[in-house]
Amino acid sequence: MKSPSHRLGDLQLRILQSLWARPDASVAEVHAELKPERDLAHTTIATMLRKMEARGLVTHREEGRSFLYRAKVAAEEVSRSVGQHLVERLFEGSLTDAVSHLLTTREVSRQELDELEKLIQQAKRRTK
Amino acid sequence: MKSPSHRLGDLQLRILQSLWARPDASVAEVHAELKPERDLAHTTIATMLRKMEARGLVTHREEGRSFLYRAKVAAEEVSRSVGQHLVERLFEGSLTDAVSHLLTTREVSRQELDELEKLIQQAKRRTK
DNA sequence: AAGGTAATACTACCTTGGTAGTTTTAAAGT
DNA sequence: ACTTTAAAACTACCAAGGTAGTATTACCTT
Repeated sequence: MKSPSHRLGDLQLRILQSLWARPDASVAEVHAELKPERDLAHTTIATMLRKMEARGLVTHREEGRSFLYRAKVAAEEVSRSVGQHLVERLFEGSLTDAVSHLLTTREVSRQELDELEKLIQQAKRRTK
Repeated sequence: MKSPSHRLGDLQLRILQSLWARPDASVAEVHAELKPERDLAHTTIATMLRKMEARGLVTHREEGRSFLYRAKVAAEEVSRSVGQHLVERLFEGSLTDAVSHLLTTREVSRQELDELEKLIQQAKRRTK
C-alpha cells in the first residue's frame, strides 16, 4: 500500500494545500482560509477532513477542545501522481506533448521562458 | 455557454480519444478498441455515450441500424482546459512550477530535452 | 449552576462517473 | 412469415466527492 491512489477532488486538494502551508491546522483555520474563494459551512470542512482522514490523506491530534489536522501525504507525492496521471491520460505518456501544449495554450512571460530554459539546461547536465 | 466544463472522467476521455481518431464510430467500434485495456460490457460504452451526448460532448447520427457517434469537442479544447485546470489547481497557476515538476519527476530522454528546448526557442521568438 | 458558545459526531442528500442487466425494436436471413 | 440477432432504450446500482443540517459534547463566562 504505497500509493494511496491520489485521486482527489478539488476541495480535497485545496484543503491539503492549506495544510501544507502550516504544521497543523484546525478546522476553523482551514475554513477561514478557504472562506474567500468558497463560502462553505464549516461543518463541510470538518466532514471533508474526517473523510480524508478515513482515506489516509490526513491525521489529527487533539489539542484541547479542537482537532489539529496535519497532511499525511506530501505535496510532492500528490503533484507527482496527479501530474503523471494527466500526462498519461491526456498525452498518452508523451511529456513533450504535454509541455508543448502547456506552452502554446497559455500566455508565457519572457521570464518564465528563461526559467524553463534554465531547467532544461540543468536536466541536460544531469543526463549527460 | 462557451466551455462546456470539460471535467471528464477517465472512461469518457478514452472514448473521446477513440472518437478523435476517426470521423465516426459506432458503439461496437469504440468497444472493440477499448477491449484490450478495459474489458467492459458493450452496453457500458453505449450508456456512457448516451450520457456524454446529454452533456454535449458528442453527437450521433443514424446509419442504418446503428448510431455513429462523433466527438463534438476538439482534442485541443479538452486538453487545454484539462491542462489549464491542472496547472491552476495544483501549482496555483505557475506554469514554470508545473513544467519543472514534470521535468524532475520523470525520466526524460536527451531527445525530449532537445525538443523542449526548441519549443522554448520558438516561444521566445514569438514573444520577442 | 446556568446558559452561551464552539467544536466534533452523526446522518442525510445530491451529483457524477462508471458499470451492466433487462427490455424493446427492428433488420436480416431462410 | 418466423426466427435469430444485434442494436438502442430504459432502469438500476454503486462509489466518491461535495455539501450541510442536526445532535451531542464540553468548555467558558458570569
